[in-house]
Amino acid sequence: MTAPTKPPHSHSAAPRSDGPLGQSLHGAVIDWFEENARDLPWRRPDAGPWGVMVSEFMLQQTPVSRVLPVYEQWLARWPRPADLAKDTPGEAVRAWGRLGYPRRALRLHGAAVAIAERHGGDVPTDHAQLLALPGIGEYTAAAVASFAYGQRHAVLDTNVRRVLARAVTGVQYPPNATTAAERKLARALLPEDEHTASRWAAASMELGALVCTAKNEACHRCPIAAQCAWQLAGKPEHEGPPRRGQTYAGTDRQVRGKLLAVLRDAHAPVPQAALDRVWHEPVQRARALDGLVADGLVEPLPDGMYRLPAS
DNA sequence: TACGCGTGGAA
DNA sequence: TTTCCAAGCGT
Repeated sequence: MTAPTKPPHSHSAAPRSDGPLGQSLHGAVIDWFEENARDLPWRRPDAGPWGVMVSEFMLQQTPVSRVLPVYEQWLARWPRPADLAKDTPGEAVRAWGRLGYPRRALRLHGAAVAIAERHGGDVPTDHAQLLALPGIGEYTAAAVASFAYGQRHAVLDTNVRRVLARAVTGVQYPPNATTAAERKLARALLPEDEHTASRWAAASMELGALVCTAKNEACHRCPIAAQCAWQLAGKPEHEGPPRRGQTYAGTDRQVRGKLLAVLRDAHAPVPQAALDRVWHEPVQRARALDGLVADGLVEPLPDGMYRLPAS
């Protein structure tokens, strides 16, 4: 990546009516962001709302470094929602490659169809309309509204949750699932001014991604270390039950991944025997394939062959 | 609310 | 090698 983006406006002129705690954080974090923000393609002015939306789908649980090349290919191939809507869901799944969670590709295709049919081909600006699209939940609706349209929303992703847990609550990690208390805190900290609020959303997220990381946090580079409740408390370690880990080897997910990889790489329908080769245990193999069909990721043909969905 | 859902890189 | 983690969503 090249030089960081420099937004044209400064936060300092914006009026604020939020509390003193927020005021002491916003300026420092936004200033830090203006100096240290990564130059990511979906942050460039020419990315547009569709580019922002595509990036948000891809970034759901997938690191930036792996999203970058697929994002570029995707936008080059389908520069507008209507372009994707005209193609098959199977092509979306194929182009998704190995980003993981391929149901996201299906949902992004479904969202493009809905945008073409219901919104005149333009990504909706309204939070509720965004939320109604497949694959868009609370976080993504707020992120698109904020990043693409500059609106004022609490954008509460895993990075922001961790920053608030440490800086405000004084604990090492947020709860496993987002709580009402976290939402309330995020709303309370949201700058009153719309432009400042959208900058704060991006800046606090970037701070969590680059400095206030889950492991090996870089407090010496943190613009709010002096005010951080966790730092001031001596950085106590997480107490309580271990945070939920993800097992993978031997699960249906692994089998599904192997099955779908065969179909992604094949550009013609595949016989059952080719799928049988990916996993030795027939019961689990059948269950995984049934699940893929049920999810709409695989289409069984009348002749016993399988392919990615053509419709 | 808790769980299922992919993948690969880093420690 | 194993474990943990990465801009969540839908049920």
